Amino acid sequence: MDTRQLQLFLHLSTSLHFGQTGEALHMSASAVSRSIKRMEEEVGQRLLERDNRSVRLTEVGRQFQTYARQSMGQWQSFSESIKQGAEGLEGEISVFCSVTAAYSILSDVLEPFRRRYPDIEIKLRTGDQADGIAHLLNGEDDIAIAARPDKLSSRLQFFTLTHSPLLFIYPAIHCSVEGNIQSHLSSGAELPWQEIPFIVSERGLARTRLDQWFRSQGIRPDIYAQVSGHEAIVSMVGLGFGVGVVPELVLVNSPLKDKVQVLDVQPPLVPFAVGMSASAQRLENPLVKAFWECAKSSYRRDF
Amino acid sequence: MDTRQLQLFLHLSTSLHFGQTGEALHMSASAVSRSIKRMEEEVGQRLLERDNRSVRLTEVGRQFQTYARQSMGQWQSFSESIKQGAEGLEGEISVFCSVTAAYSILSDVLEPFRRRYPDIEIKLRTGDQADGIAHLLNGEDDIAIAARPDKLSSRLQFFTLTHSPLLFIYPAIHCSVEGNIQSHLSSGAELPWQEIPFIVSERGLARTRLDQWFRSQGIRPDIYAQVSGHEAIVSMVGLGFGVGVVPELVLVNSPLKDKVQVLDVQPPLVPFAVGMSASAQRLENPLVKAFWECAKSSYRRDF
DNA sequence: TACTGTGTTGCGTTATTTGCAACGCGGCGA
DNA sequence: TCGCCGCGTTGCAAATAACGCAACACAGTA
Repeated sequence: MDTRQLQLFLHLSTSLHFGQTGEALHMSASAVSRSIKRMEEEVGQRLLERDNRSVRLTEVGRQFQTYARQSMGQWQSFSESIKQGAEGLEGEISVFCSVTAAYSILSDVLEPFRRRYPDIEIKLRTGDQADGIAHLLNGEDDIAIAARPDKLSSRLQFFTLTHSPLLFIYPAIHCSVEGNIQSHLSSGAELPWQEIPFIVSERGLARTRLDQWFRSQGIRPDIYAQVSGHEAIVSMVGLGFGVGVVPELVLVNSPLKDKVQVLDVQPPLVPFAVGMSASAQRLENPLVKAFWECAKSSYRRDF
Repeated sequence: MDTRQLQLFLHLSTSLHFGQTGEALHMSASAVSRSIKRMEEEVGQRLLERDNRSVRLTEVGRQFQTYARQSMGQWQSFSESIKQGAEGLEGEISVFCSVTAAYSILSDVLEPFRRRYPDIEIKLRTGDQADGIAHLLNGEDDIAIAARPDKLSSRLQFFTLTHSPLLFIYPAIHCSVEGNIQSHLSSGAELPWQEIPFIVSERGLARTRLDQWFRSQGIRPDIYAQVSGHEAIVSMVGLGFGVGVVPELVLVNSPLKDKVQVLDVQPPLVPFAVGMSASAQRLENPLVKAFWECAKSSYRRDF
């Protein structure tokens, strides 16, 4: 019976929805299901009465909820109490990430971190995801949220937080690009890759992967524009300028996601492993280390 | 931070000895070491100051000890509280095991079980370990602590609790058997197996294994006596009657362990997998199921 | 009747945990 | 002073446990 499981139960006991709880805790509904099952085995009684249409707490479940709240409360107050002990860490650390990461990933990490180390200031710098690793090596930032490079510098540590497939996207609005693609799709014909204008990353892993893909498919692409930052790609594609490639993470967090659609392309590009990275040297700094560990424990990676 | 880890920490914070704590919780010292390390990572501070000669709590460790006691207390009182809820299980289950198992294994299982289900009576029946499986199939007992047979009846469930090597033992006192063996050992000569009187199990897995071993080595043993119950073998060997084979578990729990010594024999016999077994049918009984689950969670198997 | 939404389950994969053995280090007796 | 012993830690291989995916079962809905 560990804190993570209690947290999961507490969330589920409120949401009463396996899928939602799973999403909130970055795991699949099946994992939630099994987790509850394990807890029920350990308790020896059913905590939630459930069928396909509804989930509700049993009486024991309600008691368990009380226990779980107490237990989590004690854990938190213990965490609080040792905070100001010995080393009441304070200072500043610098975190670099893309705008998308700041919205989707970092927010989950930051909340527990702030609760735990309220005196550590975080300097959050956003920019093109492709620059994250370089910033670490330059020493400009302490920690970066970035995609794991194919070969990682030995001076860097990396911890995967999630995976995100690289998706081809094309405009959803009516325009020449969209018309061209749709007509080929509906007739089942091969897409005329050479005629399609591409919006691609200026540099970075997405660009490398895409170039490799073009080569392996024997395609010489018509590069319409090179931009920095995946978010910009979604914008341009949404406006009908061409076809682009972005990580799914960027797409689902984009306000423009309804303006574009995903193109099913075979073979798919190899997915991004998105995580945090820091130089081994900087990790010796207790502040950086604290952030690192906190993120590790609060953000459960998926697979 | 789960209950098992807290329990481990609480034990260690009292014993201040990794090896002892490991033994008490059925794990190796290295596992204890890593477990503490993980907790320290999660807490973010050192809990125990330790070097090769001493282990002592840090200040944070003391606070953590308080937290751990509280937390475990809450868990226990929650367990108490739901006990009398819904199904205050009561009734009787019948457990069969050898005397050795009753001392060494069952005692660890029984204590938490009694705390949790005080109204379930346990009828404990001891006898030759070799009979355990048969008792289950006869329906004489609900659960048996026994060695896992080479082929397990499909009607039975088995859960391994620990492993125990099968050891050759010979008398430690001066006697003809001991003299014979020592003289060969000191001269480095092969042992004269045919001349050595053997005390063997009347039946059961130990007997089967030993017979196979004799065959594979091309030895026709001089069987001095066939006895039932491994404990009796230790007695007879200790008195100087001959050489016997017993699981290590029996040896270390025997009050006569100083009267015998282990003979290094190659190749060794394949170890016993000691665990609990029950018929699938009986496991549907909530009482039996409760015992089964309780034992599973309270007794951490080693490897 | 087909379809959608929801929790569960079989299966293969991945991550985590463990034991063993080797190591480093400090005390103790010869 | 040297070798030995006890104790905690670490590298490595192996086993366990947890996970995601996809398929499924079931009930409400269009």
